[in-house]
Amino acid sequence: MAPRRKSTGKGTSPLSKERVIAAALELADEVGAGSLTMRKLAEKLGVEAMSLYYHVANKNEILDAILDAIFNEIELPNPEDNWKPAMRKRAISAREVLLRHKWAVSLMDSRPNPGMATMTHHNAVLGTLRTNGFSLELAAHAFSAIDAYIYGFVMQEEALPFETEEEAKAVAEGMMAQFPINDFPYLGEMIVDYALKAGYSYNDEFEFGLDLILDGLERSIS
Amino acid sequence: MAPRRKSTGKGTSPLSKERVIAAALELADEVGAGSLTMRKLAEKLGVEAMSLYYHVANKNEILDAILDAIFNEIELPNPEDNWKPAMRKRAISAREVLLRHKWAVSLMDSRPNPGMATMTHHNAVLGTLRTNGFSLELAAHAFSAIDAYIYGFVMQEEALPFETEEEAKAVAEGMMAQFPINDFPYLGEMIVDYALKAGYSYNDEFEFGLDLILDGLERSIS
DNA sequence: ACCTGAACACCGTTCAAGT
DNA sequence: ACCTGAACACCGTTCAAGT
Repeated sequence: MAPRRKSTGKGTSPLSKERVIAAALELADEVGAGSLTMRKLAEKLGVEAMSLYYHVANKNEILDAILDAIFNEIELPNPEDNWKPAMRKRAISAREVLLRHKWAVSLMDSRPNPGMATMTHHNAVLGTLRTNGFSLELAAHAFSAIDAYIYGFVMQEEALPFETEEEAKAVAEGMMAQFPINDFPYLGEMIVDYALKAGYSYNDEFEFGLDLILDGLERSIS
Repeated sequence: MAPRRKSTGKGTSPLSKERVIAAALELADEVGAGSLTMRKLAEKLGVEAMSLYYHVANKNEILDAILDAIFNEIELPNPEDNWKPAMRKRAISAREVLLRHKWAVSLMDSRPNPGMATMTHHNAVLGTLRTNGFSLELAAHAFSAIDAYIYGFVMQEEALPFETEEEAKAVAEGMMAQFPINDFPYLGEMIVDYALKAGYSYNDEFEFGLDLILDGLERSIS
């Protein structure tokens, strides 16, 4: 008889689209996008899987929504910022966000439905370039080049199957054991003499390529 | 009594790992990696799904193999080539290959098990850089930057939900209808005044960013 | 040696039914 | 208005069994 009906276990009472999406984002962080299932998501919310369909159309809507939500975490530039440091800061922030949500990159290349946050992000980036004197054409080139680099870099970074130095060593040895090392001398020296050495840093690697692009753009506009 | 036992419908007689992989690659091209299932693959081979497990350990082995196979299609540079045109040619070839096999990029960020073809490719690219005077460190930077750019660019290109100009127009209108256009003025002008205009070319866009990186690298070594 | 039927533990989704 | 049970058409994989 009271409005607060049978509390469904854990969460605050009735479900809503917002709560479904928020839980989906958490679940993706925990288990990855590939293992995000409607049944697991429902369980996390103390509900049966079919209940979700009352609040969202289908799983695709959920995936679109959590991908869009990621863009809210990226530090946006202001149009009046100096473009170069602004682009640099935003690129670094974007990489951090993508590394924090390892499932995001893989969703990106399959979901062509940008949401509010995605469009706000793109608009802010383009705005900063335009108010800094970039032509429409050059702004397109810049946006395309920088973002391709960010997503591609994180993709490669995540595909590497190790995070610590010991893991790296083990993997490299496994790889080298599988094939005669002499067949791949250049790859071998790169792994043994460079990547495995102390001091190798993904951050430095990322910023080197980023600055290559930003410096190139700077030359293009002057 | 004859060695040629009951022909299994279509294919040449007994199955083999090679035939399974080849069929998987064809199937992926037809239906995408997401829809590549053991059952469909078996059907294509005129066999039951369980038979596949006699020849491969599991589906992951198949995915690793077809991804590796892609690298055989990329035009490799020779170590004695001049690095800049060689890197340019190879990057353009890699993009073509990835566009030909649209499922490849999505596999890349989830399969950290390089095969023979992948390692041969990496070795050739690194070799060309090293014999052209790149230090180990700079070769790593160059390889990382160029390949991040290639994969990221293709990823973005594939995520765009249109191939023809009419499709582009329809999608853009749908996007703009969903949200008040005035909220995203810079994004709006980019789509309406630039991307939708005749003459916009992904090829040009790709090569602009690629040359930005290659020119930057050239300056780095001198 | 090579293939398969039956089975298991999963999926996303629909729909009629419950409160 | 909101949730669910039962069901459908799928998955990948195992294992004992067939030839």
